[in-house]
Amino acid sequence: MLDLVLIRNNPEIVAEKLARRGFEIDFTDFLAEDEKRRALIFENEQLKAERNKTSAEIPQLKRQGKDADALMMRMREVGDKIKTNDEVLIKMQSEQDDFLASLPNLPADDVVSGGKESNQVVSTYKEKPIFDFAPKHHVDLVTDLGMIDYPRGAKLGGSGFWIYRGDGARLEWALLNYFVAQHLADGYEMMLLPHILNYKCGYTAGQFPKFSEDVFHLETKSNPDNKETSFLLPTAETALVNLHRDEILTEDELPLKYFGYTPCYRKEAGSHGANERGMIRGHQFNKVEIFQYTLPGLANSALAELVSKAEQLVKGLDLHFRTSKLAAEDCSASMRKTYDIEVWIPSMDDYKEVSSASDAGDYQARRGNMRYRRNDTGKTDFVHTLNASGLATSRLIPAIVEQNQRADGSVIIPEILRPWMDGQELIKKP
RNA sequence: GGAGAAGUACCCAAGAGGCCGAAGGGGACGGUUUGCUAAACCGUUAGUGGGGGCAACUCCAGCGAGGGUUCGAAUCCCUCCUUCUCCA
Repeated sequence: MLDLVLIRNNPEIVAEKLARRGFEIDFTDFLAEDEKRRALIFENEQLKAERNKTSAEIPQLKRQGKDADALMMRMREVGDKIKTNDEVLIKMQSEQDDFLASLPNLPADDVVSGGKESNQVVSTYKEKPIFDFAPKHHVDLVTDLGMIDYPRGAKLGGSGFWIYRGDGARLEWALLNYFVAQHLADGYEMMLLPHILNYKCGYTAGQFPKFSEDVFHLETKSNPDNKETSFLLPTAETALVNLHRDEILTEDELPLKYFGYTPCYRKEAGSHGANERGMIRGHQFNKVEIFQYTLPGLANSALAELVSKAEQLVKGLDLHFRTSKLAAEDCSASMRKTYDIEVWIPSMDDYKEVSSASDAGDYQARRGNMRYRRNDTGKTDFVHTLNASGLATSRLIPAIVEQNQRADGSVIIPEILRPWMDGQELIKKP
């Protein structure tokens, strides 16, 4: 949610910034409507003031034995007028809210305009592995090694589901444990969250109303004919960003640093083609998400911290990856700045995102009304929210098995994960 | 899933149509006194959001949420949400 006052005072600047992310908008009509709305508020509040005043006079008149019928008759009319005005105002307000909610965040000043092609690689780690044999595709590796069962996953859940089994399940679990251990060591508080969230959560995150189709909605008895259904969370961010919704925090308790492990459920409607066969894109994948609530002035350093944490995790696995700073159009709607950490998948001859670290500024805080009380002024201000995957596993296993494969079809387990696999070093054919 | 009860400020809580933006207590903060790993007394502490005004200031909304009844609702009625207790 953008600041209404900012749009009111600087409509051209806001429009320019939105244009940088490919969002063309003209605020003229919106601001004219806003003007009308405020005029009506003023009129209606005057009526309410009159009603309050008169309503206080009526019992006094009655006590003096005087007749108040005429006043009461007039107040009935005033009351009716107020009611009609209120109805109009509610409609205007909700139209305004809908409009504001549909606007994406403003890109940060240091984010370049343009789409994907303008993303800038800011760092890389290690080199692409060179194989002296014909490297296999991860689907073949994990199938041959009995790590992942695709056919039975599809039998149980349909297309886009798979089953981690045996060493595959243990490797997956080891990854998650490794992440958890790192985040705990860095002083982040661990959260196990509800996987079913209410509509408001999706709204605050910036998921709804625009991207409502991307998630699995659930019918519950409280919302059978209501569009505001509960849904399966698409990322723990959606839950973590709502922890302090409608709260006023103290300045001293910031920054708040959390992480949560959840499966992520996504519709991923449409086909993705043969180049994404395997675990690159599924309806359910595991992810640990790290999250921070910070003071506005500390958001930049917080983002740097999150990026560095995510990078450390991939470095720990000894995988070749790169970090990119996304161009404005490639940042998701809620975010003002995003870094992607992409791991090398040899079979795809491409890098795939394992973490996306973003600064939402006060965009989500406004949507969810999350504030803190400033020590200096005693006034409230919006917190800034930041999130990063730390990490998503479904693309790490392909990277691990492909980058660490050996000529005989076995896979070397990253050293850092071995403590969670009873010291096992190698995954071999069962 | 069934039956009941409750939701008022940081916490507990009064309140049952106008005198309630809301008693009282605890806590917190400020002050005074006596003194000292404190106590007594006095005071402050309804947040917040939204209008109007250059401003001082002023008005409106707000007692879980949303509707309704009424000249007027924390108070009456309806729906929903949440919590608690008992039963399955």
